[in-house]
Amino acid sequence: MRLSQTLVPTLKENPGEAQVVSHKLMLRAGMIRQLGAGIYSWLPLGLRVLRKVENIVREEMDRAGAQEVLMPAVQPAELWKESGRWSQYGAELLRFQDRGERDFCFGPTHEEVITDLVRHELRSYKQLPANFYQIQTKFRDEVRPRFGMMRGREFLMKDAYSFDLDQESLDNSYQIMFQAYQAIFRRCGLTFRAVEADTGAIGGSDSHEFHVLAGSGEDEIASCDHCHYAANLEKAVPGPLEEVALTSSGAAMERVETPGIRTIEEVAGFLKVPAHQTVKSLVVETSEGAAILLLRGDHELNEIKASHLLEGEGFHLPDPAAVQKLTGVTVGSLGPVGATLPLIADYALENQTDFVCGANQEGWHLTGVCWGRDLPRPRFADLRNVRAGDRCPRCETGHFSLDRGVEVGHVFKLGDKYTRAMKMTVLNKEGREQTPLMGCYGIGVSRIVAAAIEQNHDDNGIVWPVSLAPFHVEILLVNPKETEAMELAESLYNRLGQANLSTLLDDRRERIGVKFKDADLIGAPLRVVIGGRGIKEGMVEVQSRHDGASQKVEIGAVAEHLIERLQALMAEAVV
RNA sequence: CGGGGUGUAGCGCAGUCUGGUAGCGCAUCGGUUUUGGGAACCGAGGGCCGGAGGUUCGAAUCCUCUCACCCCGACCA
Repeated sequence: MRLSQTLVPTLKENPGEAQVVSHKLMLRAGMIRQLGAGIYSWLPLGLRVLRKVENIVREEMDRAGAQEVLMPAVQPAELWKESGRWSQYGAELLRFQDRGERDFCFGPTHEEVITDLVRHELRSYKQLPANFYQIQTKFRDEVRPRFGMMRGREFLMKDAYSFDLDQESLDNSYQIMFQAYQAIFRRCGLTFRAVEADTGAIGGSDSHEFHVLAGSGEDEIASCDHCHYAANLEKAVPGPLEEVALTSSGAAMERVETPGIRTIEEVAGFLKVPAHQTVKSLVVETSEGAAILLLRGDHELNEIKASHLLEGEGFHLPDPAAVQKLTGVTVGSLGPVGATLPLIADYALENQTDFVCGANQEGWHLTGVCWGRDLPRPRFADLRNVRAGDRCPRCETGHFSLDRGVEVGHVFKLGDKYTRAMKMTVLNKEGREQTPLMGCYGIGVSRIVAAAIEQNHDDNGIVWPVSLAPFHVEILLVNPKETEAMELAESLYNRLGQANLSTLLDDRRERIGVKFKDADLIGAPLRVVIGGRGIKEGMVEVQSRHDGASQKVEIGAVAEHLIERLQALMAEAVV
């Protein structure tokens, strides 16, 4: 491709609206342009990368035995009413009507459509297992789109749906997808981690998320430094505490005056006890009522875990005024002793003794509190977020480290949620109708482009992994007016094309400095500089975007040299 | 949805407090000289100052309403 004939509007300055590296660089390299909040156009350069990702995904899905289809983006409301999600799915579902005032939505996901398709077309167990996928534009009316392609409203997604006769077969389909996903992200040159995830409202037994590690990621993931256990913070379970259980001093519970003391830090500081010897009491509420959750002072509540424990919908932490109304005490002095609401305590408090907590009276706390003596032992449960350094629950040897990640893939076992709701059955060996089990598997194709940049850039621009690079090689013509150099560039360009290397020829009438800067932004792995001094010596210069190293190569040998270098880079990437 | 911020040339911004016919840098177009890391000089074009209404002799500037975008939070198959 010739840069002089291609729209690659690079920017010198960072656009004001961009916060994260990938967004800035995608705009600056002329890959995308924003149309509205969370809505973008892909320009030629960006589209080439998007297609690269798409093709890797397609190849691996095909290899894994999935069949590609393409379903409608616009879906009738009837299907969503049938599954029950028309009312469940909130404002994130973009709804509209056609001229006949019939309700439709722009598909944020396609469980209903695929289930509808398959219930008409699959009749026999002999047709299972089956797995269908598509690469489709989705729309989710996110409450807050942000970070460019990382969290857009319109985005490109690969979604796949498997259908199996029984659990064992579903487990197998899931496993196949899990492995295909690993192959996909590996081929994209990404550093990623597969983590156990919360299944969310959709339910089901198993779920894994695939995260690309990056500081700008929106999710926090905990991974064991010893075994393979890794989980989204939402779900990560702490192993047994390593701190020695406190042995009771035998001292009696005591009421102490703590004027104006509210937070755990203030309590610990005022009473000169470590934060882990305090207990914090948090009031939570659902449609079924309120409860008090107890956590060690230095631990943090995991709201997702807590919401799973409580009956009812609409889990939330009431504001301080509401808490006072529910308990009669101000937030800072709340405590479990004599509390009227049901108590649930975190496992970390099971062996706790002599702790400090609120006295349920403004300005007073209790010290030396012990379970069984000063108040009945409450129900214990896992309520907290794990922390870096906590012991792993699986191997009980390793410890957690926490990383931020960008979720680029998610695999679920759905079970019969949709097949049952939408009455999909096939005849089994006995000739009876049986409801198949579903799995669903998503990959954020456009998000991968952003995630790859988050992981592969430097101060000057993008440093593409070979497999995703829009071009393998960029040829920089120092001066297009030099006919000898121009001819040389042309013949090299053609030669590389024949060898199936994609090449960008910067034949613009720009100064070489401009070309260097743009080449850095665009980030092709290899770069050839033709013209100026070298050409008189019969040499051109080959540079690596990755480490900036450059070397002179004889003109006659450049093509072979580049081809070899590229092959080496690709081989390296496969490892 | 709550809180905060910003809308002025293609991009990045100043001007708004204190009302008086709109400016800087980059980019664009023409010319000259340059030519290995975002060139220099000369000249030119480009704005209903997000939109509507109001106050005023006069509004980018003050008031009211509205729209869009960005950030924090809540939310998130």
